[in-house]
Amino acid sequence: MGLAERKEREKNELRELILLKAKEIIQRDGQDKLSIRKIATEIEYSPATIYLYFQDKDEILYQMMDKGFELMAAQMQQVYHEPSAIKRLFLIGRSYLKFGTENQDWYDLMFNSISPMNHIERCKAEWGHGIAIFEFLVSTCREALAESGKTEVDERIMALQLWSTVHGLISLANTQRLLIVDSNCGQGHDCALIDKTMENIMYTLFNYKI
Amino acid sequence: MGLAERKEREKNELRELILLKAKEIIQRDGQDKLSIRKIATEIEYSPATIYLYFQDKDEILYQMMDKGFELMAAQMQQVYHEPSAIKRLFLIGRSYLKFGTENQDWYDLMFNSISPMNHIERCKAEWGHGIAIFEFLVSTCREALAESGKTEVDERIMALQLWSTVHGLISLANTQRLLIVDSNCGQGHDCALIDKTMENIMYTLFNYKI
DNA sequence: CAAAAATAATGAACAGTGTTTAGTAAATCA
DNA sequence: TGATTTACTAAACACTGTTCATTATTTTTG
Repeated sequence: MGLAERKEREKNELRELILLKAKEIIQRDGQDKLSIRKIATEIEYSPATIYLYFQDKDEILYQMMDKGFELMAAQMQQVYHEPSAIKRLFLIGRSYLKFGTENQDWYDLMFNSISPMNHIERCKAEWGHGIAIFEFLVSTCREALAESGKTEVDERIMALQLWSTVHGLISLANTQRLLIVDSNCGQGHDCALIDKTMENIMYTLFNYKI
Repeated sequence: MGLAERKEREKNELRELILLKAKEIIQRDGQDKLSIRKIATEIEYSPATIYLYFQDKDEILYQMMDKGFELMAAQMQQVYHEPSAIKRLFLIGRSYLKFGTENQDWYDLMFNSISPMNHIERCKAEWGHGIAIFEFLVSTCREALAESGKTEVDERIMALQLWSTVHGLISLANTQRLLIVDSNCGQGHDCALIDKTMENIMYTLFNYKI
């Protein structure tokens, strides 16, 4: 019978509608303005209804984190083709920085907030997309270290060092802390200081000049 | 007349009492549990009274940020004596990491939250302690670069790169993101992964082996 | 000393937040 | 049609930051 299926479909549709509206609110008003009640009002349901589709706000934030990874993946696909691993690392870094500073709300959800992580821990789920990206970074590092002849460095540690540096840069930039280094490094227009630092990373770690 | 002075002193005392209680709550319950109403209840005043001494919560958080810098300064003083600039950089980094992971609430206030920064912007004040620490890092970098013969690297960019890396490490560790690299890297007991990465930073940037 | 002015503190409200529960309306099943 | 399941919601709970009219206290002045 197709009835149960239709019911199932309708249930999924409302679930999707909630997530879609959540995404819209984040993009329009920012992550901190996202509230259960706001979603409810805008989709013209009561706040309590949302709790029939999600166990709490953390679960919605977790789903939003996933949407963020989708957005990032779409923006980063173009850099994977570069044949040189060192150049590829540079392009990945630059692309990551661009995404992180231009999509602060999504970046926060993906790499700073604890709320979505609460849901992961509660459901014994994994941080799937995050793990995949890191493992990709590790294998690119292995290649890049081979390219530059640095065989004594652990690629996992190297990958973490690189990740930390670009993540740290994004974090400091997004929280206005870079203003003390360079007062021109505000939001909006891209910051020369960040580009310079990215170049310096590649030079100090792989002797690679842009 | 000593009367106005006594009044002034009493006013400062209540102001200090509020800040002291705020500090106590952060240390006891964490930064996110700090609320105006909680402070008010615990010092046995009404919430409205607090607004006679601070314009809003952001100002209190700004003052708490300052307390955090005091705590950090006390913990870091011992490393300044090291004669070798490169070793000093290593000790600073390790000490910074230790403070950041062991005092997550204070670290968040100092280097992650935007709320205290709102107060700075509103009052056209400066992020005094932060600037001082960064400038100290810059001059130590200048020395360290001279020590290792790397004259072609800009010390300000180098300082920012170092800061970003350790800040990024702390940030990723404190938000559970390091668990994907090493599942043993939870809170509490210190994490070998972080130590290894700190060693790798010193090796890749200054050829310094611990 | 008593009245007036200044200071200090507050109760109550406003506008929000996440979340739970008891109860209602509608759709499906027997 | 009546019973049962499903879908939904109103209202409440316990919070949050913040404002403002009002009260109580203290100080100054006539």
